[in-house]
Amino acid sequence: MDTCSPKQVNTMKDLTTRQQEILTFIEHYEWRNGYWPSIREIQEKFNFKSTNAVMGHLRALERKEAIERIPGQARTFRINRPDAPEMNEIPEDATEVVDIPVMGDIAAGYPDRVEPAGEIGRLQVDIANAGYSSRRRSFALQVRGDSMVDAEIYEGDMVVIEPRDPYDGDIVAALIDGETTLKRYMKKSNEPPYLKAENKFYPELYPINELTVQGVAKAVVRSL
Amino acid sequence: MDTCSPKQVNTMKDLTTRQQEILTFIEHYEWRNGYWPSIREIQEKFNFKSTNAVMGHLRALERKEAIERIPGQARTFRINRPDAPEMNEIPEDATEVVDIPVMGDIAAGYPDRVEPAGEIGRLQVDIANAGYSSRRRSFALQVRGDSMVDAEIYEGDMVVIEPRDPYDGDIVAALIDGETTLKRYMKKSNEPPYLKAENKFYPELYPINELTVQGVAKAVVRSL
DNA sequence: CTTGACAATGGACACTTGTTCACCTAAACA
DNA sequence: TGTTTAGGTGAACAAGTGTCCATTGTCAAG
Repeated sequence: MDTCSPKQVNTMKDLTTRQQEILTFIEHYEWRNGYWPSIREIQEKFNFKSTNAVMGHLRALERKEAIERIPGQARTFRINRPDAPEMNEIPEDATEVVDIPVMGDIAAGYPDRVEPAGEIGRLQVDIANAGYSSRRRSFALQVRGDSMVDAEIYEGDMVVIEPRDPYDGDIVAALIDGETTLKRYMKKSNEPPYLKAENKFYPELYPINELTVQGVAKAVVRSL
Repeated sequence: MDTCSPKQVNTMKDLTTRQQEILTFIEHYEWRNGYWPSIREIQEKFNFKSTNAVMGHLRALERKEAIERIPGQARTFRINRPDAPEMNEIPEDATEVVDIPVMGDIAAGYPDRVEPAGEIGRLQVDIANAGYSSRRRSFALQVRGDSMVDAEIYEGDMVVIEPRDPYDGDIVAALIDGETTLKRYMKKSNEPPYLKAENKFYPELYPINELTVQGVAKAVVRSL
């Protein structure tokens, strides 16, 4: 049929819209459920009357090297991302990992009964290695502004927030004037608390009229 | 039997060593393969002569709330990590999350055929939000030294490393003198590559005798 | 000694699931 | 006009897989 080319060039050939839909569904299904869908679940999702409709698409996706499968085995997909090399070996003992939602520009409230729209992703951080300890309800915020550069927190960083009462010196996400900001929380005994920016060009200490601390920053995640 | 306590306290009751073994195998299997094992694969791993040996352990793990399962469905496990808050809502356009081992002070090689002892934890990073793209085989390193402070990477930070060839300007984990260091990779056309520390007090550019780049830094994670 | 939790064997059953064969439609193409 | 490709239907089969039953043995607690 086709002459034997020395090596496959296109790692991911163009997909049709239908194939892309299927692929996306598979990925999201795995994301939501933690395991892969079965052929018939895909069929049901797309209202196919025959499992073979799915089979055809899966074969196409395989041919185009978008996915890999183990023949005959249930729910065993592998998504071929452009730079995903095949796995080799095994980690041994794992520590615990927490799973937290990544919020966008939230201005009010915890991600308690937050609308799904508020969440723009998820972040999972190793507890031991990120010094992360809270059990629940934590979330992450993307940093805007440069008011914390002296604490080595920069614009675009993601900060893991643990909802709890702050202690003196904690970096907190606080609600001021309807907006969430990241500042250091200062509270000396017998004095009212205030917030402090970690930037020498923001020398002013914020006096507080109405201070709502949303939580304490526990870790920073930055893309490179 | 037992009086109705108002609410379950222990989210994860103590596991027997055998149960822990099974649980660990399931987790590692998923990490290696991207999907969950079947009952019979677990059976085979532990040389059980009967699938029911596995069933007993799975029931125990479920009773102790270490795992969840969808009855009757193949390869659908859910691991209940202690601090994982119960998933409330499903993110819609969820981005993908990668699960990577956290290596300690590795001095040689990828986590390719690495000894299990090399791993000191796990780190899971959202791809889109951490700019992380490779699905597996990546790992994380804890930063020692201050040679990258001008790139805002500090001692104790964890750096996510993606094994691949570097481009000019990438921050890389490189193997020099049997030790892994974090430096910026510089490669002008028609010139040999060299490494550069991002610290003005380390002004020297490292000339390279034998340079092995282990991978490219994709993200930074720091505890607070 | 008895009880109960833990661990494992052996065999059987039924649903899930991947797979295949035959056949159809519509659009693109030469 | 015939051919190819993407997309889909319908039915059936076999293997993969979860589940259940009856039984055995060990060991610590009561």
